[in-house]
Amino acid sequence: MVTSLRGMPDIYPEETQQRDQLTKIFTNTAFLHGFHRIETPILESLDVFVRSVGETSDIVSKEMYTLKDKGERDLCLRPENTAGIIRSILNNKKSHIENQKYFYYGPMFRYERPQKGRLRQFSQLGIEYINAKSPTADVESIILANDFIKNIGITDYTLELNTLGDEETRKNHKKALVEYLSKHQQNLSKESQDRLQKNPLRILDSKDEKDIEICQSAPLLVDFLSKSAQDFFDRVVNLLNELNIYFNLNPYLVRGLDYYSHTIFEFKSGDLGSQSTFLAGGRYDKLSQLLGGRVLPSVGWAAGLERLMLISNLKKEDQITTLVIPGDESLVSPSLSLVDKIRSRGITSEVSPSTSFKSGLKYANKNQVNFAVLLGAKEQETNTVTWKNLLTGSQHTNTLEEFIKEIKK
RNA sequence: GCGGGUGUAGCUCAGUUGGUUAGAGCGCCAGUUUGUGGCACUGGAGGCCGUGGGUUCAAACCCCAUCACUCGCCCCA
Repeated sequence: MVTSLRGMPDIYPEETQQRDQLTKIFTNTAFLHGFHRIETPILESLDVFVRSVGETSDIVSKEMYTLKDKGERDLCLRPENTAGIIRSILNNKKSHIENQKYFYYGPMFRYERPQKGRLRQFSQLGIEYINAKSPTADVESIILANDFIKNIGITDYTLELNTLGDEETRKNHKKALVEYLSKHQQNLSKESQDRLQKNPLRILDSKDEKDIEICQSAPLLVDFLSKSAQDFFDRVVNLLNELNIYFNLNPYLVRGLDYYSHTIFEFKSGDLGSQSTFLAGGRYDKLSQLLGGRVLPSVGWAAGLERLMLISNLKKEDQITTLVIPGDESLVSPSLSLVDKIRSRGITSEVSPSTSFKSGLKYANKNQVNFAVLLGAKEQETNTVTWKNLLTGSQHTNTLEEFIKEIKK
């Protein structure tokens, strides 16, 4: 038998309903904050991510779905959306516009071993606040995240916050860090010894016990913050405090994508196993330059839809549904007209697949229809409908208008 | 990429030290007289025991491989 690919599940209505509800709430929340939806291609040039996310990052070095097209161009399925959106802003000559607010949702791809809350094709939803240099933008992004999280019924979570500073900050810190870690090189884990060359900052985020111990007394980036980077972060922290948004300062927090600078944050939940982060983001002032554009200070975040599904608490949306059951073949056509009339009132209506009240009612019951409409010869003659409330079992015969009035109660 | 666990009916799972026609519950289909669902009762359909190889007189059961799912590691949303 032909099967689906690993980590690429088929999604049926039991889940699509909840997914749609989540994206609907996300859309509404983002609209309330003045954000508008952007859509960029799923397939991009490999370069978009190699240059932005970083060649040494795990995402690019081992998790990309790459392919060649018929013109031998190197392409890949997008592992995230931020780089694609900035690429788009540059291509479409929109870099001069300040304070652009976008949101998106859609499929992303990473070639990883699937596990709880992690798939190869997964959905992310996120926002980008582009060409926004004020620290207020960082705070607004976090507020939007917070609102969204609350709106989907997640109550048990923490927000971790850190700053990566500006380039000057990181240059100085990196120097001190490499100096310090080199002294302990032989005690570092194998991975971290590798990282020492490629991306020493990541060692601070290691889960290896020895690494953690060594990092305890490693020079912290916070101590190297330039005046302007410090001021910027102070403004973010103060605003969050003034707004009573609770967060933990975590000086060890780093991100897996190379393009971040200044503010970074992660929302975490304890209910996701090892994949505790369900929403994460930060500021990425230099990303557009990596893609060959002008400076475009921006901030944004992304959340994993599947992870949100595991921890969200959505109320079921109830809506009225009706099923019209023709009593015999000759009543199929009148039934089709009847459902059309009911639908035109904005009420979901189906025609029973069979022309017997018995099997029609069974179908209605199975598909959780609220009201069955029995259209028999009698009703047809008297221009009425017999309708049954399937929850209570009560049954009445009325005109169509009376029926609709009744069920809308 | 690395490690652990699990693959038997649509679903959840039994299946004895290897031994005849592989079971249950739920679900599905049909029936239990009137133009009527849910509940109950009765009956029925449905399995290459994940796939391929091997050991054996004999394999769902033992061995090897492979695939899938799952939980961790790494990493990430």
